[in-house]
Amino acid sequence: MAGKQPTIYDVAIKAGVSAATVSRVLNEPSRVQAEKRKLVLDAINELKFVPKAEAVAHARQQYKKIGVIAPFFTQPSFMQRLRGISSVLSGQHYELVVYAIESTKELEEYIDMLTSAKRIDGLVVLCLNIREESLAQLRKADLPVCFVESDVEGFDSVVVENYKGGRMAAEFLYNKGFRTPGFVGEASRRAFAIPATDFRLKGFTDYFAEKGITVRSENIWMGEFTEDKIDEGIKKTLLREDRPDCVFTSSDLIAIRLMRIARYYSISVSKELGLIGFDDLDIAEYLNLSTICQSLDESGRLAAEMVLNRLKEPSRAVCKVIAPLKVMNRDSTEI
Amino acid sequence: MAGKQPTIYDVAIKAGVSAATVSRVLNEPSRVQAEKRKLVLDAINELKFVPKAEAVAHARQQYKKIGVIAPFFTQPSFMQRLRGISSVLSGQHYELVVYAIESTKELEEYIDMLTSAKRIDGLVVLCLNIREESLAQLRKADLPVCFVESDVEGFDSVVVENYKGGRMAAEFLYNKGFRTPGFVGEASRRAFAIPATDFRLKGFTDYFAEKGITVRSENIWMGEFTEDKIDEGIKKTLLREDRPDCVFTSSDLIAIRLMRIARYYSISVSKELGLIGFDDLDIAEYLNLSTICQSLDESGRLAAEMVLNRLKEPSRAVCKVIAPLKVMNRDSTEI
DNA sequence: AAGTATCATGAAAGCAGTTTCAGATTGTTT
DNA sequence: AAACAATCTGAAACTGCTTTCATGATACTT
Repeated sequence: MAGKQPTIYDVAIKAGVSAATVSRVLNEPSRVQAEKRKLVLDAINELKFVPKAEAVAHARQQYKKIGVIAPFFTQPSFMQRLRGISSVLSGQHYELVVYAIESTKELEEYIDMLTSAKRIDGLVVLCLNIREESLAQLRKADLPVCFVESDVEGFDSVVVENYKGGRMAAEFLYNKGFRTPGFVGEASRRAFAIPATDFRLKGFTDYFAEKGITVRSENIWMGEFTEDKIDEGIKKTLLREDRPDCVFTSSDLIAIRLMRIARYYSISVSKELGLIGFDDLDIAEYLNLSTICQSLDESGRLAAEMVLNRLKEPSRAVCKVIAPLKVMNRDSTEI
Repeated sequence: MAGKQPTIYDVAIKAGVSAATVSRVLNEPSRVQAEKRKLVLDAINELKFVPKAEAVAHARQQYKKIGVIAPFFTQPSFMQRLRGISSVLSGQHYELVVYAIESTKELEEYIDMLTSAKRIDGLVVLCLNIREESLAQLRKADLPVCFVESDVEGFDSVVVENYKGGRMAAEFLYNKGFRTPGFVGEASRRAFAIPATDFRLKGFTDYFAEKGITVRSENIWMGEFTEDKIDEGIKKTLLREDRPDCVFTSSDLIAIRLMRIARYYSISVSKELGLIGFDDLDIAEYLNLSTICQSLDESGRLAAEMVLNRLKEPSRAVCKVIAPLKVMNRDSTEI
């Protein structure tokens, strides 16, 4: 007996009742007579018995775990969303399991595993583009899933209106008086990631087009998201006689790099060059960077809540929540 | 049969063998005759059978899960460590379960849960101060644990030499010619978190003391980590006639806030004020902030590896790894 | 050819709980 | 007092896979 952890049977024997009764005391105390209940409780205390979570999960077929599957998180924006998710789950005593994926192959392996080898109660998919084949697996699996950033037919989702975000940035710059817009963004380098950048750019150019302004192609740069490439793109955009008078970047991270390069070349952001980013990372505020806030924490929170809700009520209507977008007006766009 | 997922028994029946044989085909194929093996494999394919992970875990008493317990991650530095941990685990097909804790009570509840209700194979503890009582539970639980930032007797750990880091910052500033040092740091607001700041400050003042320089108390500010309080501290330090000629901050995040405030008051960081942070967050490079790099990714990776190693070889000697510290020399300290 | 070692395999016993079902007890109604 | 309902409780089945053990069938010695 020494060393071994006590089981529900040990408790049952000690209390002189059946295992079923012990289980009831643990889960539905009211269904057990007060005297027996006390007997059981005493035995539990004496043996220091604690039910093994895995066994409970196995028997109940319920795991109290929510998975989050996301591109390998180099980007702070994922982390900020994760934080939102975590805050909801820990309140509800759910575990948060993180699957960081780095390739399409990995993505599909994970989906395969998660749908067949039942491990989790629900899933949040962050910013991933999933092929129809894998989607079919998810549909069949009757696993509550919530997509963030992608809007997939038949699934709950938290939608980020990237197109609209692009328009908002354009409108904001236009109203501030800027008339020669530029854009720097990361090309969605991976097939499995959502091409948010493209949508943002489209919204941006469309708005200006409506105002009769063409975003000239030499003022648009999209490239791989590596430090070198991005810096190159930024320089190509800034270091010209006829450079734009304002720039919209597809993420705050790029905007920050731009700020740094601009400073190096003594181009004053705000005085000589308007700058607006996208995300509203924590640091954007520190840096006084205007940006489109996409409520990262909030969107994570929403996604987690939607998964939990569907768990409680599986047949509820599919539900799309639109993450609020907001222009954060800071110094980087003050002329 | 429709809808229901196939079990190992369905496969066994279809292949005309016992469940044990199916299990062997899955785990030790060589122990099953080629013909039967083929039969089983065919049945598996036809039924699209995949073993349920939870059931396997239950039977094997092995979960392929590593837990990470950390203070609620508002700080990017936790995220960066998490990334390191994740990269190791996903390579080894371990799941990463995140427990974000927000109070001492929660911390102790989690430890209670993790040690009694077996759920994970190993645990990484990030930057947490655990009371002796809970430590005793961990010791008894024969659960591989690795501490990061705290160095606990009898456990593996990745040690961050906060004192030395403080000295390094001091030495670096001294060698650059700064002679009136200041310090801004966050007071370790929570009992359950490691008072890293205090150690860094101690190292910092000690070094200068050895050089005959006293870090004057009005140039040292430590306070709660809220935007307001930190900003107040920064302003108290900077906006004086006799302000320091350089500042060491206990984290990059504070350094970034300081940069912003300095800019607002037209104090040129680097020309008029040397600045060095601590952490080397991704953004430190973007911002050209000198800092003490504590290899966040790397320390996460190390911790994960240590847990995995101990899992393989439980009786190996307790092992302390010192996370490398490195001065990152960037513009913020160039005069 | 007898004796022994090796191998493949299935039955059954784990893992540690929950849940169903039916019987026993108690309480309430007529 | 009989009939019926409600409440407790335990036995047994269930979750789905692994692993031990015993057995029968080969292969290898001597």
